[in-house]
Amino acid sequence: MARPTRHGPALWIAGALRLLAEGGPEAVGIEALARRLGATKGSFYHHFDDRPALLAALLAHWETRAAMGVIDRVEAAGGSAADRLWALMETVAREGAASPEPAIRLWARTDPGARAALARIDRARLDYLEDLFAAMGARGPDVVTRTRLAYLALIGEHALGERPALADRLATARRIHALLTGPRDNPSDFLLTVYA
Amino acid sequence: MARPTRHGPALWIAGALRLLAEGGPEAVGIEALARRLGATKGSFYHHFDDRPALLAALLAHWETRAAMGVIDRVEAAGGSAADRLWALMETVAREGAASPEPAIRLWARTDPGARAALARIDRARLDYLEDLFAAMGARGPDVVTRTRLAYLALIGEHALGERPALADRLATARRIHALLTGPRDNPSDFLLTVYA
DNA sequence: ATCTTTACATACTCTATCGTATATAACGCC
DNA sequence: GGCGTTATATACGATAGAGTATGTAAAGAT
Repeated sequence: MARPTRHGPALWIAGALRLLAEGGPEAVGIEALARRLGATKGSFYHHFDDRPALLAALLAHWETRAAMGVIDRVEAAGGSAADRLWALMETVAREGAASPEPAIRLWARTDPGARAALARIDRARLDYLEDLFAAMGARGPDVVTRTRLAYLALIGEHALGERPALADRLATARRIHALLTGPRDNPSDFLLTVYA
Repeated sequence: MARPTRHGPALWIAGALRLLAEGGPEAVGIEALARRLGATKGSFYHHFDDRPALLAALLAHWETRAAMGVIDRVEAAGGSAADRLWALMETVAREGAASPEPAIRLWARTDPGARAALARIDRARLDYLEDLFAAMGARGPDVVTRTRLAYLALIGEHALGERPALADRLATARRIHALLTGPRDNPSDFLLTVYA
């Protein structure tokens, strides 16, 4: 194993992700990051061209591993569509308030690269959720409705700072899951095959 | 009316709110703000002690007017509990992606003052939503469940950047409203008096 | 009308941080 | 065990932005 004093780009990106999650892209400073990692600027500029290069690598890393990886893991775990939705909700509920996603959403308001990456992620996740609800038997506009509600709730979970204890969060999330997968107020046009 | 070249603190706060919404607290710079307002630093330092003073005023303004004002306006408009919930959802859906709230949520991760203000706002809005759902006939843990789901969706709406056209957003929001106020999967313990 | 107060502008200092230049240390290999 | 390559450290400009000092302009009072 490599000695801990030798940093690869991965360590810089991991540290930058934490800074990003806490204070947005402005908080990702080379010197602040070096201080936190116990390294120096010189090391950084050996691995990256400049600060924009770090931010670009950060974004690419988040898009492929952090964001898409969640769907991949849920998909690999298998189970019914309702199970998969629950796995998604549970992952987010457990994640705590350390997600960099709110910072990236804010970043996307001004940075075109971040906006593009985020749009791809949103599209992929919404598509995935639509498939799940369609597999559960939802039809027509109801698919979009439930997909959007579920996704808004997942995003909101990331954004919400103060949160109750994990056990309470999970219990509430479980009931939210039931509500999202349950019948609608006009049950005649939506018969759900939950837990099929 | 005062001449347009004379700025009061209110104008500085309004401009700062826009910068905050776009780029977080780090983006609220005195010089950037002065440039945008067509004023100079000298004017700023006449109205505020320093940058922290501006940020504090900004936070106080958001807490009282922007955040609580929404509930007050909805409450003043009246109507049934379901009507009021819809008024809330419609307000947020119309607001576009210019809300400073995501930036404040991110800010709250590091700044104690922002965290305290946000906690008060969250508490007040959750309490208000609980009252609404209770008035609609929800009972027991279902009140908390629906409240949390509704609030997560409202927060998510703020955070989500790319959004469909207003008409589509409103149509989907209307169906989400129906879903939130509709019966649950076990209707026996929750008979809803929607649109009462 | 002048005088006081309020409001705005300009010029400067100081500090932080990016980026660079350059020096030193560890590692891989033959 | 020397030697190139890779990785880390330090010292230095350059720039941007916070805060200050000080000057000027507009209102209102008497």
